[in-house]
Amino acid sequence: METKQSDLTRDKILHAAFGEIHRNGYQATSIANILSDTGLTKGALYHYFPAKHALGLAVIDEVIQAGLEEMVFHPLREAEQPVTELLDIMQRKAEYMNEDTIKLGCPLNNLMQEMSPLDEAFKARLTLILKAWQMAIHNALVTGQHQRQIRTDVDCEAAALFIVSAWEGCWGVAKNMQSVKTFRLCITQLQDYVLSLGPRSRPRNKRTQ
Amino acid sequence: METKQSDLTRDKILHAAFGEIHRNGYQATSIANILSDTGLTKGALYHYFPAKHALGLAVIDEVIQAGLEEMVFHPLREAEQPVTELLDIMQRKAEYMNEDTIKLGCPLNNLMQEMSPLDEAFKARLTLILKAWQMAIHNALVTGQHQRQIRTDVDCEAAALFIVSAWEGCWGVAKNMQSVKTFRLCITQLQDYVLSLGPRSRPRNKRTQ
DNA sequence: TGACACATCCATACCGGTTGGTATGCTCCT
DNA sequence: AGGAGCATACCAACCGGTATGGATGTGTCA
Repeated sequence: METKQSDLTRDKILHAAFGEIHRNGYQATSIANILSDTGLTKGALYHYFPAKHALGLAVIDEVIQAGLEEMVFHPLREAEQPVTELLDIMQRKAEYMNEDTIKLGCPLNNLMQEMSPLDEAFKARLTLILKAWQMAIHNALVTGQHQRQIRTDVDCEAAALFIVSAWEGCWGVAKNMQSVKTFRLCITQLQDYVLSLGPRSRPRNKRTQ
Repeated sequence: METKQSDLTRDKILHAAFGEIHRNGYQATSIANILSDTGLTKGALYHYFPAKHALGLAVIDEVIQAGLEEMVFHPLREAEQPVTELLDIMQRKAEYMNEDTIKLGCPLNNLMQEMSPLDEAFKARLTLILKAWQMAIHNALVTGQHQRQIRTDVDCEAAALFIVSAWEGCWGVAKNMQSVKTFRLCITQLQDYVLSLGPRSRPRNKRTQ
């Protein structure tokens, strides 16, 4: 099988690094903490990763991006009614959010805010994820237009950008307030915004065209 | 006058600290850099601030909060048509934003994302500012309701929360993209959202009543 | 099947540089 | 004379990174 011992060790380091970065940010994450979390030593870490920087990039690629792919990109791509799926994704996130997850915030957003101005390699990878996200929503909205869930005069590209931005903003503000209730209230407003892109801004009547 | 030499030195340290924190974040800001920026030495810094932590809190109180007070809270409070003023504030920010300011992001948001989960004193102060901001917009929207610029069925508290969140989100995403154009596009969407709270969702006709 | 060579995996010890913070003392101004 | 304002020197703790070596597996050939 592929789950050799060596891959297991690498994964342990990778996920411990993700946890530490999620809690403290990349710069404030110390190699020593990652190692004490895993019970490993420097020999192991520097066997799999040439430097802290490479470890950070691997966390982005193999943990953050992979997670988003599974929880957002893939469902959005496969859904028959992607706009409904988009609202559902928000709903699911709002429901399953708890005190701990809200406190640490969105891993992608955390890294963006910290590292984008400081490191080009980080910024490039994070921007790629962000654009993939925007594109996923963009496609969902365009499909929604064909399905008459979204008005044809809506600028889907701009709307997708705004949805991603507001999503991250909601999470960021709720993180600071450390309040799940705030997050849910904020996401509800975002869902209302998406609904306002529908054929009638009042969700009551079904169609105009 | 009040501008004694000692106050000048303190201010120099304070603003240098703000700049370094804005660029690198609080944790990654080194005392040594602040000092080399100002040409001062540790004796000066630790004469005015007992520790790095206290310096960070002073930056929040005396630079960040004061700046927001001047650029947002005060104009919103004094405006005769606060909803129009809110749109104008967004417009002004969008217009005056440049490559450098976009790259570093919103100082308030930066500190929130980094420090809220880590330090209670930071979090408390930042939350206070955030709530003041939300309240300022809340009041603006309620006044807007009286002036028939905002529909009476709008939940002004939730809308204010969402506006603040989306505002920070726009700045955050644009910061990552390092694109002024992205910021402006995003802010335009936010302005549209505010307009959608008006009596007619289509912004074309000026007034309904 | 057994023996040897060699790469993989990881622990230990160590290093120079940087960190925030302190103790001390000089220089002014009051 | 004495305190405010600030410079200098110094410190222990911690940082990311490296060099070394031992254990374990793995492929090769007799």
